[in-house]
Amino acid sequence: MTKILLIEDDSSLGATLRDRLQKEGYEVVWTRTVKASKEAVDKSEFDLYLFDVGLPDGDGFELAQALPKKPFIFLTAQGDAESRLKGYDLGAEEYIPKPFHLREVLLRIRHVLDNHMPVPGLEIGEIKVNFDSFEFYRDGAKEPIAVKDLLLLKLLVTKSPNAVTRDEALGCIRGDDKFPSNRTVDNAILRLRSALGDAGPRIESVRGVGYRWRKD
Amino acid sequence: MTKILLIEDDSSLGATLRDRLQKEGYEVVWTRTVKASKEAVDKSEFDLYLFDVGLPDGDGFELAQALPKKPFIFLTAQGDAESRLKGYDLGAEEYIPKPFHLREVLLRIRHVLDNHMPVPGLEIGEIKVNFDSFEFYRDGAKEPIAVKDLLLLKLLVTKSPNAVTRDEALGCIRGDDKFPSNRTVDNAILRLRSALGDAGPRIESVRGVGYRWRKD
DNA sequence: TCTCATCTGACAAAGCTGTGACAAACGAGA
DNA sequence: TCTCGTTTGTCACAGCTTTGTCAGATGAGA
Repeated sequence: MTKILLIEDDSSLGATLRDRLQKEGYEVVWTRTVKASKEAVDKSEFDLYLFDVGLPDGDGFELAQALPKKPFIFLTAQGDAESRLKGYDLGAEEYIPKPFHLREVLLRIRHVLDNHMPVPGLEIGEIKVNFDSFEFYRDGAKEPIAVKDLLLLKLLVTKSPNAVTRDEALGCIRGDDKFPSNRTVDNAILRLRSALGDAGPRIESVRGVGYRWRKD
Repeated sequence: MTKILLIEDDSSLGATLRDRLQKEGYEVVWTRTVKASKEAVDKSEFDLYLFDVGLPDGDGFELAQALPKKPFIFLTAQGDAESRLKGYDLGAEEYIPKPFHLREVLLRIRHVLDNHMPVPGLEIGEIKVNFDSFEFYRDGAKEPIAVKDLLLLKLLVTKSPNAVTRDEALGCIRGDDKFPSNRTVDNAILRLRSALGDAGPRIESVRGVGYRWRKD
């Protein structure tokens, strides 16, 4: 489930946002201080941060840099051009000045998530892949797989529907410094296809270019 | 080149934006009215619209719905929550309230383009081509095609309405170092025409010169 | 030394491209 | 309009390049 860290010190606004977000199906953790937010990110990983800039024990701009890199949205009373620019400079995806409609926030969140959702893992028929834990399951049974092969699979899936060139694939598997033979990539693809079983043909070769993951 | 349609009736602001955008390497067409904007999109295709909401002969919200669907950014003095929401509802990618820094606009433009450009494909009537995934669709059905043939199609379309000489075509398909027979180009054209089906005749031969893509 | 992952080379299979032959279309001159 | 030389359309197929597959070599750690 998509997990949002909501950082807002105003009780009324915070509660409203939290409730609404939960109603939309997001998992929400609500913190009110810089300190609490840092603790929260230690405990679990989030997909998106929703920030108030002005916090009792520090400001959101600094906090944004301290947290693990995830897309974040600023939510703030300081709607002037300088603040917005500062927010975007820090990498904010959106900067929503108060007052705002809840609906606007939801739209923006969906927009950001659409563009930034990390690859949460694959689930194709009897195959399950977790790119974070590097585990590969078929019919519920864990199968051994090389980490590098998994990285290649991840690259293919994230780039999909675009093709991944052989060079990219090679760079993903090896460091960019080595130049092993062409068979190296083929072998990785071969192992992946075989590991994927029925879903193997989803890795399509693009002659003269590389490979492409076909979604269904 | 990335093409931006700038719609802004304020002369001073419009000129500033246009100059700055051009300096950044974008191709800019600047219009001041709803009418002129509609004419502009008839003449050529844009990658992004940059809108003032308040225009002398209509409002940007309506115009946004009338233009061919492309990502667009609203640029407006009406920075209140209702207007923003309306803008986003219409599908605006960004809503930048005045006053703003030029740099902020540039950042947002780049942001939007980064997220929306990854399909630098062609869409010509019933034909769809994606040059990142190297896929070719006719009437929604995927058809196999050689990458080199795709490159030639791209060349033809981008050069249109100008003709592409046989030599250019050859250089596009092969490396410039080889000099195969004339039939090579013919074959590529043949395959393309056949792949294009009904749209095949859009590749016109220009006797003694080469070929030309005819837009409709 | 053993183990494991990775790389390499050999060969097979698949797919693309160039070639030549011939037909059709075109354009210039007669 | 007709003729003829040239250019382009079309086709089949041979040859070549790329990719699939595999087995054995290599090399770094345990």
